[in-house]
Amino acid sequence: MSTHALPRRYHHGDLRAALLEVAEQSLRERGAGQLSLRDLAREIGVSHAAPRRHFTERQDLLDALARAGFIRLGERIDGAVAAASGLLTDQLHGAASAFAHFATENAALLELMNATKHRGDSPDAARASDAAFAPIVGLIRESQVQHVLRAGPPEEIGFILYATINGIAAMVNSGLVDADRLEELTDIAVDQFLRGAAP
Amino acid sequence: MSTHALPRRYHHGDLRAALLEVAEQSLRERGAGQLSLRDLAREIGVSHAAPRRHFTERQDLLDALARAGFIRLGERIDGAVAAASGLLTDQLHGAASAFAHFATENAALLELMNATKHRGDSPDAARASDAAFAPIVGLIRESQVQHVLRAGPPEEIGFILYATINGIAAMVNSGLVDADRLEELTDIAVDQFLRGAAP
DNA sequence: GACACAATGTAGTCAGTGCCAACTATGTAG
DNA sequence: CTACATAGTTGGCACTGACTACATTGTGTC
Repeated sequence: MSTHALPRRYHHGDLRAALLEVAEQSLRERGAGQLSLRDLAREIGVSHAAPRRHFTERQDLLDALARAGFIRLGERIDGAVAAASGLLTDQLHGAASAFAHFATENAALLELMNATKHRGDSPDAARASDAAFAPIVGLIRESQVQHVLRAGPPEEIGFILYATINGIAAMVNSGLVDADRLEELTDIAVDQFLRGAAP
Repeated sequence: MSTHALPRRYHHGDLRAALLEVAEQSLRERGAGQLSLRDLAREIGVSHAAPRRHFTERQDLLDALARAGFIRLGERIDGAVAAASGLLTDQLHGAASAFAHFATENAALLELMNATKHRGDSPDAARASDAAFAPIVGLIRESQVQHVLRAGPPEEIGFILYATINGIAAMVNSGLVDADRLEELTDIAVDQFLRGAAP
């Protein structure tokens, strides 16, 4: 019942979740390259081979982190949209800003999310990213209905907005742009997007 | 004189360049994560510690690769601009297309270029990326003179275009978008950019 | 309830890696 | 010619991911 009352039990209880949690912290602190399965195991207090039961390869853990990242990102965007005013332009600005901040606050995670060439053909894994795309595509669609944006495949238009914010965040993360210009650049990009994709 | 005539010399001649060359190939074939200094040394035929004379840490090699990547990218963009018609819009389309193709043909390299949080404070290293930015910013500036684009800091406007193409390429590389849609998306993005940043 | 069996964790091993230190061979400046 | 800087070599250490064989625990079935 209690998660860490007894100092040792043979079965951890939920090692998989514990691994993901500790891995996320390690990812944030030292990057994906420095993340070591043995290190995670030590930190949790299990043997060095225990993680293998849940993630056959190191990359499996990284993939799981990336998938979780997409889901968290989607929630964050949803939240920002919900918190914005009824104006679609406000909602788009809010969504973009939320994405940008998530991406810079979780730089190593974003790198992972961008790197994950979906290995394996599992259909869900390939489309974990949909969790993050969906709210944006939804906004685009709504904007088209209200004639704020031009007609056309909403996924396509959404890709471009997503790519733009993703790119700005990547440039901030790599140090090519000062971090304190993130908000400004994001806003300009969204404004330009709205003008460029206007009906 | 000849680069590999004699089977063995104590001094390789230009081990640094040889390392970069072989590393680039390894990067392309197996990604940065799988790149091993000892492996490169073996392939070249020197001892496992020889690379250390030229790259103190593994990351130094990766940084050098990224820097070289920015320079090659800049040349490629320059070439595309030169090959385009006199129309600025053609040149911008050409530059974007060249960037997009470079980025997808050199996926692992792009990842490196985006990841390189410029460690160290060497001023040149921080601005190797300028080699790639300069031609784009130049185009923006010229477009402003000819009233194809709105006034404003050209670097800022250039950032957004760069980020957009970078983002599209990243999404193609990660498999979120089909590779055969690269050209199409790039063109749409540039057209939207031109409309969005019009005077 | 007992008992098979799957799930989960442990211990030990192996090849491979990055980094380091001590030593050696080669180029070069005086 | 000789001192010294440069470039490469050998050996070693701590660490890692992956693998195998084994031990413990939970669970479903008769």
